[in-house]
Amino acid sequence: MPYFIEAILPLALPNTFTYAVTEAEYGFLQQGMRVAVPFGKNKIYTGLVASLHQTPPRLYEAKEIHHILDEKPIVTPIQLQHWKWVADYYMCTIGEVYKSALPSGLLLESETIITPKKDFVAEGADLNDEEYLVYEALQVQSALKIQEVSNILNKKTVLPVINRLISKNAISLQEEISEKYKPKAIRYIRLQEQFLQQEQLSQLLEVLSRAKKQREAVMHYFQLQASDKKPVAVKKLTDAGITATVIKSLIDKEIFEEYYIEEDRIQFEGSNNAGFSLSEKQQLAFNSITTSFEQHNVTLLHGITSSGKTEIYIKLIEGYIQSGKQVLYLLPEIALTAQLVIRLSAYFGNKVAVYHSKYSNNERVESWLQVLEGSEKAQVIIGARSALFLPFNNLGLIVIDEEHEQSFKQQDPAPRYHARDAAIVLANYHNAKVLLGSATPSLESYFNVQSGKYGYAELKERYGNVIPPEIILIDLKDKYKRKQMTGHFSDTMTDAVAETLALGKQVILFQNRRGFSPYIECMTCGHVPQCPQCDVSLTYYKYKNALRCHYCGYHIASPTQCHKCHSTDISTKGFGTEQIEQELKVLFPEKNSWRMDQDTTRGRHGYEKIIDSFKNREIDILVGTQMLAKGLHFDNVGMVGILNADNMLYQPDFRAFERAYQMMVQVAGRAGRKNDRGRVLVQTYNPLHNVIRQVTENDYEGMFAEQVYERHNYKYPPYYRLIRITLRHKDYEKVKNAALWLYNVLCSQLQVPVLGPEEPAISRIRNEYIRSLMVKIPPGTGLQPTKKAILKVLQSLDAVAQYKAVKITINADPY
DNA sequence: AGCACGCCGACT
DNA sequence: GTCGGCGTGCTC
Repeated sequence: MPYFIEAILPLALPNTFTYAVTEAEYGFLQQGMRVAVPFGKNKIYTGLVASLHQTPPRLYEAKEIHHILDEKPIVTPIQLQHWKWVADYYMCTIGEVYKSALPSGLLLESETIITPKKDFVAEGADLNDEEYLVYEALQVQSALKIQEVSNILNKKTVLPVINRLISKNAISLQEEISEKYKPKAIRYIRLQEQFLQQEQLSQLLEVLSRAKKQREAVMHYFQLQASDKKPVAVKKLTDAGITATVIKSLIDKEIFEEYYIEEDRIQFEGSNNAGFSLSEKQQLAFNSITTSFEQHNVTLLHGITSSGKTEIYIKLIEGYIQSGKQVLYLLPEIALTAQLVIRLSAYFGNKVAVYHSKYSNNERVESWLQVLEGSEKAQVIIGARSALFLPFNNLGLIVIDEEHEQSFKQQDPAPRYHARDAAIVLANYHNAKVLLGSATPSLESYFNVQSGKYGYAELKERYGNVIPPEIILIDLKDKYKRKQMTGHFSDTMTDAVAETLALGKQVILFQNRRGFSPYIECMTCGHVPQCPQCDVSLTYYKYKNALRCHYCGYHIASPTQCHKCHSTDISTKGFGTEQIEQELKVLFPEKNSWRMDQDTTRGRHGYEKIIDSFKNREIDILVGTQMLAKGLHFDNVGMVGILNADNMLYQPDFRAFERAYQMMVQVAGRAGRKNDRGRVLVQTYNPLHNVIRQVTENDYEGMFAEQVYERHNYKYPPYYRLIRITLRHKDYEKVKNAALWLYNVLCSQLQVPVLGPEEPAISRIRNEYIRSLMVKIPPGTGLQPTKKAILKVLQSLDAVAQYKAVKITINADPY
């Protein structure tokens, strides 16, 4: 009787793959274990066992698995079910979900290793120069990777050389798959057993009387052991000034012996319970959440900025972990985890674990395994969207903070999932509750509240008498007419900044565009430098004196004269954070201003450094992009300035107004503190615009009503569901035709509206032309059947020879 | 997706 | 004459 498994491979292929296993393996293997399997000509992948069966494939011979990587499953049945849902809903393969769900430390890929054959002699084998170089390198290193061979020969195509060496019997190839995860081990020492008795010990000290250093080391060891009553780590001795050589010779003399204990890489120290109690309003909100959970699985907490939502989350989480449940806390931005970990571990001690993509491989594997075991140390998980894929087995609650943030939706590699929506599905599988929190809920969530699908709780009062900020509108048209502008600052704005600083408070300025200016223009011929690979103008960076493309990274030195007409009269157009920072240096030369955007927050701690120095008041004025709007708390900010509200309002996106509202309210929320009313200054050409008015009046309901009305009229979410199909190819005509073909077929096959084919605002990126189509699914129309039909149409597109090279991406619920 | 295979233009 | 460009087909 043959035995088989179905394995999921981390690839964008629609099917699972069948592999043959032995009877013993069949008995041992379970769903959710990893297996190393050969795939294609000479590659080994980490497959995941999806099922076991005994039906031989009919059209091909199943390969045998290479070996088994786990002793017990590392992926739970619920996860597999959830992955399946993600793959179906977001229209990608389960392999893609698997690939992004598993930490890369658990997802190994093979590497081809070249080793020399022992009995080969170079003499008389007539190797050419390249072959000899490889042979020689192998005498020194005894194993090479393909990449290394390529470096040695200084060219890309090395396979012919390798093949010739194989045929000459000089080398052989192996596929190596190495476990990347290594538990961190701490080195300890202890006295060999025979010295544990008193007399031997005195003897020992006698023996060492002439080796002063070694004697000292042994004495010190005793001290440590007596005081700590714990195993003695080698590091403790070296810290005390005992050298590694001394320890080594003691080990060599068999006086000490060394041993290792695995240690957790991540440890949060925390005094358990820095007890606090909720304010009256917070308690009310807390109560309405718990009541709401009796009827609804999902509840939205609509709490204005600085109303103390986090305290409510903490109280809620406490209840769940007391009953032994796991809690997942999702944040929109990795950079926010640091602040939150401090707050939560002060309360829950080392029950808090973190998980996000900036964590090292090993750290992520560790958290994964802890969650899988249901370890005490990972009862509360804080993470960005990928933490959703951890192997929970007893999940009780998911908190999604800043629920409206668009970064919860994964944009680029598939699966293009929305963490909020996927979390709600996951919670259902676990019978867990979901709490969404935001000061400016997404229209989707608030809509679900109104229709009774979600529960609702609100917190409409700032914590501890913080008065909501005063919002002042500045009419730019008027200011320019009256010549009251200095650069991009109106006199009102400059005065307010000066006043705030004079009071010893800090200022935040918001400009949603990085760089110095979005483009430069020749004042003689009107030429605007463009990216040669993308259909965008190049952003000017004054500091680096460069022009840069935000889409492909292309950059050139900033021209001194126009490339077209050689005029030297070049002017910058528009403005970004860098320019504002420059202007500040002139306006407030003795104040310390700093800039926070993607360009200054590179690196693992770039962001935290800026935040910390702002908190420590080393920075007086912080200029930043939308990064500033994401749930940061500062307690000395006297005013917030929005330099140009208009560029947010006029984006070609049906969500532009909602976003502009959210962004402005969020940024405004950074102003003010206890007993001190903050000020928010908004510069705009449209002071009468509805969204601006809604921001000043803090009228979420008004914004919601107006936007929802528009969405209804123009057939957009939350009424209609959207699926965007994007086509890319370097041949302009080819994409254009393929998009038209696709449009026609979709229209004839689907009974729903299809928009397009549309040339997006940026119609070419990295030399690929882009077209997009939008399928709109009306309320009440089945999602699954429509998606199935779309996939079928795309398959038939793939069957058209001239179009199959066109790259296609599908984005369900684009955000 | 990756990767091998296969066919065609630009140079050591 | 090879190197490396890309189009094509396949992966249990």
